[in-house]
Formats: sequence, structure tokens, C-alpha cells
Amino acid sequence: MSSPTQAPPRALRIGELAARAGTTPRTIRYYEELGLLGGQGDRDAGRHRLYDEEDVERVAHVLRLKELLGLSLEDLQRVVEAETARAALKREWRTTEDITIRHRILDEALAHIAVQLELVERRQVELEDLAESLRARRALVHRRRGELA
Amino acid sequence: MSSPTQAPPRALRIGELAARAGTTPRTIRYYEELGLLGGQGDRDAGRHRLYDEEDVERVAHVLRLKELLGLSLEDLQRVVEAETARAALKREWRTTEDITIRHRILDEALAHIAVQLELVERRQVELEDLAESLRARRALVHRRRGELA
DNA sequence: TTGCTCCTCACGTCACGTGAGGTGGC
DNA sequence: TTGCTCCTCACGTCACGTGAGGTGGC
Repeated sequence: MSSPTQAPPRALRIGELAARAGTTPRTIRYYEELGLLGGQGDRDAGRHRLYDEEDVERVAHVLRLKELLGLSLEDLQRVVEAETARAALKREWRTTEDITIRHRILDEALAHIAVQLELVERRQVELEDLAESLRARRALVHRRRGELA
Repeated sequence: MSSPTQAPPRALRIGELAARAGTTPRTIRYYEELGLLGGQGDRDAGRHRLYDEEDVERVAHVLRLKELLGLSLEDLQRVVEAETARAALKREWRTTEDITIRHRILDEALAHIAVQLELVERRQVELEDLAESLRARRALVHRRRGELA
């Protein structure tokens, strides 16, 4: 159990955020410029951007979706908006005990996850089709090779 | 069996090639400009580019690889070079009866297919990891929902 | 004080999209 | 002859990469 006054989450600077999320500072700045990181993160006195562990998770997840699904930044915008809404719900969760509200929060989280899963599964089908056609070609060549002997 | 004098393969113009390969004329011209289509296809008297069914297959396959694997045009260049080499081997196949040579041709075809399959399967693993993490999240939310009741 | 990382322009690049103005084939 | 598609510039755009010149924190 964590103590009531938690250690302040280590503040990450843009270089470390980028490295841990598998990208570059330039990309992070560009996304911020487009409003893709929902509220342009805090700055310290020295005007340096500061991030925390949750940002690492969010950016890494969103970049993974982009890369593996081939999403444009416009597509990504919607995913991020949903992620942001989900984070807001997570906070709302902690402020209420109302079972009806909590039920609604969980259902929305499920819907959000379902949307992403569906995109991923669609891609998986496309990749499996491609793999199948390559294996069919391979089988054909193998057969010919057998006929040679 | 086809007669010795085959019907001339219907000559396609760039618009039809693009549509059937799932892209645009601009993209085809750009790839040709980069030398990505191995020898800048024939032109008719009117200076229009002409293609055939084999071009449709090649372009469609190569674009699928690019899209699903997220390859750059530089990456694609290598794939295309291998495809071109494979087409040359296919022609060599018809000019020889030598079993040793035919064996070598088939082995090179197998190696070429294996390279592509490996790239595809690597991507499949990445996508499956992503799908798994989404399903894990979903299970967690589901569990919480069960605890509410 | 010395490095290393950060900052903001701002121009470059990759992979095309999108007219502009003109020619070709059923 | 009339459309439709093609042609070649050439500028625009998206998603960043890459210095240029300067400031900040262990």
C-alpha cells in the first residue's frame, strides 16, 4: 500500500520520454504542436517540458497503434481523444461510490478497448491473408522441386 | 493449353493499372521516376505508358507489402529488385532443361519467398502482442465489472 | 565552469496530392 | 467533334529530420 503522501512521480524530460516511448523529441514536440498530447504538458521554471510515467505509457501505446495500423495523425487524434476521455473517467471513478456511475465508466472503457481491438484484428486478417498467399506460392515451388527429383 | 500465338495481353493504361493495384496514377509515375518499376515500361506511339496483367500483380503485391509492413520506398526497392530477379529466373526456367539449373532456380525462389514470409511473421507477432495487451486490459475491466455486481 | 540536454525557428526530405495547361485515342 | 484519360511541370502537404544559435540544470 502506498503512503498518503506519495513520492512525487519522477519528472521526465522530453529526451527520456521519447527514448522510453520509442521515438524522438522532435516527434513529441510536433504532436504537442498539433494538440495531439491533450493539453501541452507542464513546463518547469526553465521552460523545459516535463512528463511522468503515465505519459510514457500513453505515448508508447499510441505510437504502437500508429505504426502497426498505419494510422495518420488525424486518425491518431481520435484515438488520443478517447484515451484522454478514458483518463478523465479513471479520475471520476475515484471520486464516486455510485454503482450506476461506476458501471457506466467501465462500460465506456470496454467500448473504447473494443474499438482498438477491432482495428487490430482487421489488420491481423490482412496480414494472415498475405502470409497465406506467400505460403501457397512456397508450396507450389516446393511441389515443382519434388517433381524434379 | 494455349495456342502458340497467344492473344496479345490486353495493354492497360496507367489509370487502370493503378485502380486494379489499389493506388493512383501519380504513385505509379513516382515509382517509375525512382526506378522502382524496373525499366520504365513501354510507351505506345502516343507516349502513354502501357502495362499488362503481370504488372498488376507485381504492383499490387509490392504495395501490399509496403502498406502492411510499413516499408519505406528504399526498403521496397530491394523487394522489387528481388521480384525482378525472380521474373528473370522464370524466363530462364523456360530456356533450359538442365535439372541442376532448374534446381537452383527453385531454391532461389524459395529463399526469396522465405525473406518476405519472415517479415510478415515478425509483424504478426507484434500485432498479436498488441492484441494480447488489449485483451488483458479488457479482462481487467471485465473483472472489475463483475466485482461491482 | 564544463557538458549535456533542452529551447525555438526554419529549412530539408520523403511520399505522394493536386491543379495548370496541353495532347492523344475510342 | 466531343469526352475521357493521358502527359509533364510544378507547387502543396504530411510527418517528421536536421542543423543554427541560444539558454538551462546536475
